[in-house]
Amino acid sequence: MTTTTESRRDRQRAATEAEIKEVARRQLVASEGAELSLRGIAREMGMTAPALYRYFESLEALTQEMCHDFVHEVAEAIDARMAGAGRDLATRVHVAIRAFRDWAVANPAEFGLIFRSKGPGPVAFAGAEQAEWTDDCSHSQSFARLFLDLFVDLWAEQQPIELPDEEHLPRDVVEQLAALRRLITVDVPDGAVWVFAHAWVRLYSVIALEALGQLEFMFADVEPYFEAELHAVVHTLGIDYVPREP
Amino acid sequence: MTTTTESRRDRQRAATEAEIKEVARRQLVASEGAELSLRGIAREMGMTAPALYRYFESLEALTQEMCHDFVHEVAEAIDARMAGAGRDLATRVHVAIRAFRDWAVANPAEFGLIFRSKGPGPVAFAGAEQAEWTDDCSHSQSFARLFLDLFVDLWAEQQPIELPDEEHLPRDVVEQLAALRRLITVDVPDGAVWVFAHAWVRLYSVIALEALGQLEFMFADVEPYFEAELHAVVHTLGIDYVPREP
DNA sequence: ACCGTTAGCAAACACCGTTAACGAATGCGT
DNA sequence: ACGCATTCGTTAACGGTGTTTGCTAACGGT
Repeated sequence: MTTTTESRRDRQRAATEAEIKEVARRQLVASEGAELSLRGIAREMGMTAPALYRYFESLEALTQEMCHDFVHEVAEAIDARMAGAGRDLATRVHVAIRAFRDWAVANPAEFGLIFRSKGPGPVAFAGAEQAEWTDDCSHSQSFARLFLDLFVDLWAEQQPIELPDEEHLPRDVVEQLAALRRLITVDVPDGAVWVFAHAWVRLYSVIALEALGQLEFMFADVEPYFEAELHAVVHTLGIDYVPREP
Repeated sequence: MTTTTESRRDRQRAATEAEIKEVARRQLVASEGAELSLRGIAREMGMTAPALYRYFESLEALTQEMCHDFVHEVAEAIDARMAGAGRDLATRVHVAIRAFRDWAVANPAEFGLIFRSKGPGPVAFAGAEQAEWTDDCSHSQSFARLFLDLFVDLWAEQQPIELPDEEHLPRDVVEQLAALRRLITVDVPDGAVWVFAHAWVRLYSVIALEALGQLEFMFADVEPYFEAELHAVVHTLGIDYVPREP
């Protein structure tokens, strides 16, 4: 990658481009719920709206890029926490999923934007080039991909998961997952994919509902419930529950 | 309630009011995702936008009423299926939750509107008059309320649920639920509230994610997964799994 | 038949995303 | 150092939105 001598113009351009995103994000979290406005962003920056089109093709493109950045930020937040975690498999699983929830709960507006927006299609799932559904797929797969990679790493490292008996697997579900596994490139048995998918949906759905404010009416603080659910879920992975530290 | 002699005007007014809602709903499901437009509704009705203000205070008020109607529709859909179900407790639980999911999956746009919109506050949970959070609460509680009532009925009818040992309950969660139980009026032990809340969140979160299209990238057909989850959840209620009929 | 209530309309306001034409500043090549 | 081309920001405008205001015409109860 030849870093083509960053000219002064390029630096300034990148700077304002970043500033646009910053202002957009601030307005996003400020006007909780209302969708962000291109004119509003320009106003706060002391510019006019059409100027922003020098940096982004459209408002849709801007939000798409923001979503991309947010997913990246989530991944980095998880990596940061994982770096501090030890080598113990169970602990790493707990740390990763808690890092994800922490980010989602701390940035509900950003999470909502990601959740609502249409994702980049199944492209995110590695080199799958299915012509049928190339686009308009949710961004939730980006998160799933994040943890699938983590899961595969853990699987390669050691296989602690005691898979359920072949007879106890829900066949029709496993078949769909097997088809998905064939699309992407992941080398684990079908039973493991099922166990992972089940665990992931159980945890992700709670996190999503919490971040979207759909559990407030039940729990003033959702964390205890989430920890209870985490406790139950990690058990299905054959992993012992690890309480939170602080 | 003295049904004040429905004058001709009142009837016509109610008719157009209903027509507005119908057109609004049609446009809602047609323009999947995009929020419905007051002017668009008026256009399709051969009217001008300001005319609609004779019937609804604002667009927000219209959507609120639509959400209210949808929740009512869901309740009726469940009741209709429940009428056909027998007296068996396990079967009734399965029928009710499947009726709910069927509606949500069959009407994703309507479900999305409900999910996004802010609900009527904790008022829906009976005579709770908490000044602190009188408003801006999610509409998910309406659904929860639906099934809580059903759960209480089932509990009054017979208590088949084998509650977990007092020691195994997540105390901090149960405390919050106990506080909630004190707000509303429901006469069941704390352990039962926990079991119900846990089961409800597990099922509702899957239904919500599916209706919002966040599971499409994993499952072309989510039903098998949902049935697998239902299988696991009813087990926590001490109820045997009842396969679907058709 | 009267007269008040009511339903619908047109105009207008303030906002939005987006496009087009234009001017100024900047950086690059010679 | 000059000239030119690219870039960045502007203003003006188009079509869209929710909402308010004032008006007219029709309708209905007395």
